[in-house]
Amino acid sequence: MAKGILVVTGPTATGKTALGVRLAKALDGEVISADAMQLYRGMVIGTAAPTPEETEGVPHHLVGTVDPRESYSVGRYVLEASACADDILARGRLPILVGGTNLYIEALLRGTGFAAGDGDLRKALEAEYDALGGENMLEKLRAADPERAAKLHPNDRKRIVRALEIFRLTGKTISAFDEESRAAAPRYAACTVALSFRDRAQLYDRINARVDRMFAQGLAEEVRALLALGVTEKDTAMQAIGYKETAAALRGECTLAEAAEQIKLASRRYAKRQLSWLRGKEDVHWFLWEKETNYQEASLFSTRILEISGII
RNA sequence: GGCGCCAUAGCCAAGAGGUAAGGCAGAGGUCUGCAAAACCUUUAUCCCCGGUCCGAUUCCGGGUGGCGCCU
Repeated sequence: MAKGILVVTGPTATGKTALGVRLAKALDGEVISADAMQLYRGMVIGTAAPTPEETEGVPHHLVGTVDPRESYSVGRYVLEASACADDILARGRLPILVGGTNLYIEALLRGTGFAAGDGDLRKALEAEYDALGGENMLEKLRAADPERAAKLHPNDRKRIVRALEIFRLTGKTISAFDEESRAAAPRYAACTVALSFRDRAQLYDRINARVDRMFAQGLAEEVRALLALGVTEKDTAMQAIGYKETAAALRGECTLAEAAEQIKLASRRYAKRQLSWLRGKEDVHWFLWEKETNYQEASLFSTRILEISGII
């Protein structure tokens, strides 16, 4: 009986999905997706979401469960994913968290509670930021939460606004919330395996090839269908790499070939950011693909460290 | 063969007689309710040779390479 969670993360296009399925079968587990975009319904080609064939019968949670016109949040993810994890654990199986959205993974594992947001207040603060400028807003934040203000750059509109929003809404600073949740014991015991390639060029080749495959599989049609549904540029779902660029091409702003190049570029940069998030975290166990390695080895490696961690 | 123009980082590109903007790509990083997002940091001694000058990458001459035009 499992006493914790196995996490499979790493940059895009490193085989997380396939390894997740393999591990679930080997370890009597179920997969919980940790992907901020696979969550949306109707976005399977561009997010490389697991298809029914790919899941090979392994239950996958939180894939395609959200309307793409809706906007999601980390807070909601923590709620939904922890409900899934608790249920899987209660049934005596192993929850396997698979995905590259590391913010979601960390928040879930830590059990971070998020102060509820307020759309109107946020809009007002954003307007204020645009009118007054970053320096002035940061100054305002400094008055309320000097600690947080010291860490933010004046151009970081998103975070300055959120910090101010939390303070006005709750009367408590984001630093205080931060401290509380960091002090608390993690919600789940977890063992993290991160997949990547020993050679960066190899990772980039995989990404580029995958983008070409997505177009061959009908990415343009998928995007067209979303637009027909009424999904707009403003929706979070349309911020997904592959979708925003394709939508621009469909609008005639560029050719599909140019969109494909943009998507490759954006994906490579995304992978780089994922790498930099993970790099340096001590509790991450890296499995680096090389020419000779295969899924069986990755699977054995993961199982091994899972045993060592005492989770199974 | 003649004339003209150009030669600056991986690419595009600005520029001054005193030691070279910017953009893109690349690399590194931050991350507590949009995170496949947002934000930050970072990269040259200016084609070669000679000359003028206190000092040239910037001026002059030659070479080489590219582009255009002419016979």
